[in-house]
Amino acid sequence: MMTEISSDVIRGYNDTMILYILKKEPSYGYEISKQIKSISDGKYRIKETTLYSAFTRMEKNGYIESFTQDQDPEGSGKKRTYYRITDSGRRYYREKCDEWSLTKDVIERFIELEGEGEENGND
Amino acid sequence: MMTEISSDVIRGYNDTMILYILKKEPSYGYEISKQIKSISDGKYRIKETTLYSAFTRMEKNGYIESFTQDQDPEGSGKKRTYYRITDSGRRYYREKCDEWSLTKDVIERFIELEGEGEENGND
DNA sequence: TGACATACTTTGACAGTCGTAGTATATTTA
DNA sequence: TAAATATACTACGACTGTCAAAGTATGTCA
Repeated sequence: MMTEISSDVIRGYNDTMILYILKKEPSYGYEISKQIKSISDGKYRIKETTLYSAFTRMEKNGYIESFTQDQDPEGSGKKRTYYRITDSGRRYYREKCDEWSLTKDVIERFIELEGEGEENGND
Repeated sequence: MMTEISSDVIRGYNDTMILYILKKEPSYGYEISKQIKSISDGKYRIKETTLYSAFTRMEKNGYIESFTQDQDPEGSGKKRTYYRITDSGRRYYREKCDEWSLTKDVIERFIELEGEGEENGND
């Protein structure tokens, strides 16, 4: 049985991933989902519905702003809705990063990995 | 504004924390909640309802077993329901630890902390 | 007597994820 | 030319774990 990404942990951090990408430049749904896939080496693929509902939520919260733009001359696909990160979104991203450190730190006190300490044959 | 533990990340890992404690010896609700608090240096306090609903869920899933035991001669408090981890629970715990490594690894590709790499002024 | 710690249960709300399905255009393949 | 595939998104509804609020009950301590 393959170990898979925990959607319970990811929950709430999807926003962070999206903001991480938007920090560099404005982008749109399909492109972002491909970037998440490639950055994670295919280990995580955000679901479409999750992605678009994150957009709605984050726009409502003022972390991102949408705008439409004529697509590239190459004109691949339909019209797109682009999103750009706001100052508030950047702040939120930084907070989530801090929160991550803290949370990770706590969770790891309850995690034991093979070949970590515990040298004296337990069990 | 104090950064706090993300209950979105914790979500699902409450079970793992509980199992981590039960791996050592059987225990009961109140005691477990105090241990979680102390192991995390007070940084995380599991909510009562979260704790007891985790018991119900994990017992249903066969990760833990309950039993009642006469309390210590000191007899502090009411009757208690003790829980012990099962083999299946130990396996589940190990899987969650593996899952954690993987998930952490992926999330951290989207996290930037102050004073981490990024020496060549990007942006 | 009253506060506080211990020990747990019930109920119901909430938020983020996700399966399913549908719409629509453009490009590639048979 | 038809079908498959990639692009780009929306709508709906179910599910799950968390958690606030409130209640029950016992023991300890001032």
